[in-house]
Amino acid sequence: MEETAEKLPRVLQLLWGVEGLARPGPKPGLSIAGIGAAAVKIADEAGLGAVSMSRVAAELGFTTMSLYRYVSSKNDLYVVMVEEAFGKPEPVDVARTGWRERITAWATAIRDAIHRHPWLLQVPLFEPPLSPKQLDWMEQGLSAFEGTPLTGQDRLSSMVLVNIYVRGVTQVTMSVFVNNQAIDQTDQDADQIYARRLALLADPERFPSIASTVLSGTFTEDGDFGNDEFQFGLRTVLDGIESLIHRRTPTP
Amino acid sequence: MEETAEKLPRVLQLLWGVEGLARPGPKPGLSIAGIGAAAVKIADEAGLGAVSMSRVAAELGFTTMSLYRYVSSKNDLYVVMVEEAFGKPEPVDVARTGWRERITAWATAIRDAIHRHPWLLQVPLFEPPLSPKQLDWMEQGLSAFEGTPLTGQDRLSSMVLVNIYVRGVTQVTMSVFVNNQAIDQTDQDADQIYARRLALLADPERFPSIASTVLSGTFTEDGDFGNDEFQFGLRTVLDGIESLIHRRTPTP
DNA sequence: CGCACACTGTGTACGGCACACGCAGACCAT
DNA sequence: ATGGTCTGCGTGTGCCGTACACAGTGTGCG
Repeated sequence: MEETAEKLPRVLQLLWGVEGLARPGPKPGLSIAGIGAAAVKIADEAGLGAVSMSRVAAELGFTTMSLYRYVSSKNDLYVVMVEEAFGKPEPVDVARTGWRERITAWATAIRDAIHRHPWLLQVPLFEPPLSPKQLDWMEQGLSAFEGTPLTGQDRLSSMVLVNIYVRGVTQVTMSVFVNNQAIDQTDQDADQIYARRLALLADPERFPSIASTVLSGTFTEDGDFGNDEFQFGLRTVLDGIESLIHRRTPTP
Repeated sequence: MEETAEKLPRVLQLLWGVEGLARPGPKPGLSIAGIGAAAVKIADEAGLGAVSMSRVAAELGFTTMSLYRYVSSKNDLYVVMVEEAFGKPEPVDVARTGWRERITAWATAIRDAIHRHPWLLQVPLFEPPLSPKQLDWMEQGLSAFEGTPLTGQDRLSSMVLVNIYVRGVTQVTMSVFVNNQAIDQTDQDADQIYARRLALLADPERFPSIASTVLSGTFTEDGDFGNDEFQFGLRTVLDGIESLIHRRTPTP
């Protein structure tokens, strides 16, 4: 384990709870969890753009530089925020026997987390996750394919595919929140504006397909657009994975 | 058309070439295309993080504030950069009769553009595209489904799905470039480091699926990982769309 | 018991950033 | 010529991330 502590960046050490043991020097006045919670609170209230080192520190009643004892850069702060915002995934319902139900539940849970914290989609991340709760999510995603004939590589790719899909479609559907200020126009308004502008610009000669799509009202009509669209596209993705499963199933 | 000019933001007006007509005042010393090209050059050489208003202006031999006559914010600059970096899509090869071949070519072209300009994935965008060349891409994506029984909504969703997939998988595959500095370690090294750390942290009791995946060597082995993985996942996505097409096909 | 030292939070400072604002001059339609 | 309008420029503001030196604090070891 000491090898772990040696090589991992400090934030990961703290996130994995290596901080428990007694050490010389003053007792820490802050904690990773506290910093993460404060940053998440700020992002929830005022957008990711409002999250600055000084703002987070002020929220906690400390000075800016204190944070650097726990988080060595802004990027590290982002890691902590993601860890805090996603939280631990709900334990799997073992009664869901089918892989489709399991992975659907997983995908929906991710979407819900993003809906709770829209700024998650704007967080710039530069490496795959290694933090504990993120690994819990990964574990749950992979385990959804248990019982299928998919290989390890297949499962990883499929999980990534579903994750990619959820993030992407949520981003498109939510027509991303502006980060620096609250907007007075709703998402629907934004869609309307977009549809109108697209109608203006989509010259039927140069853009026949776009024009016909616009004319068909695809962009303007929306009922419970978000959820319907999500389920619809997810079904398409899962159908693709299902065909992969069939391909992997040995024919008797 | 004057209604167009009235309501559209300035950048879009310029991008659509409304700037042609004669107007009072001095001749503009800059152009949208020139600004975009300069910004793209900087991003290619030094990463997206190196793109600042002052840096772009310096590249052009002008002062920082001159840019704001053409681009009203940093976000607008991003729009111009994307427009420049993607360029116009190659004209469709009408000989590709099948929708699968057409959308595959489209997806591959997008991936190639991203490979040419990796920073494209880091560009924060807050609204769907309305710039001319981006609409060309959209047109081509939609037209790939001509001849299928898919509805307008279906085609839009399918195109978005493929686009999402390409962006997502490319991001994962390229284990995103660090933006502020050149890295001495290659992508493979980064993968190796990740695999080793994951092996350290993936306690088989808490993370059985991850552990078994790691042990199966999924993370460490990679041949021509990028392309294989891309084609593989794309096939899965297209299989899903194909099942949708079957569903839409009326049974005689 | 006391001491060295690792570790804590803090203050100051720096360079860079996006952008507001006001200005002087260039060019057009009249 | 002349008025209005648009160009590019210079100055200035507030914020950002973070490097660095410093003083206080508590622990484990001698």
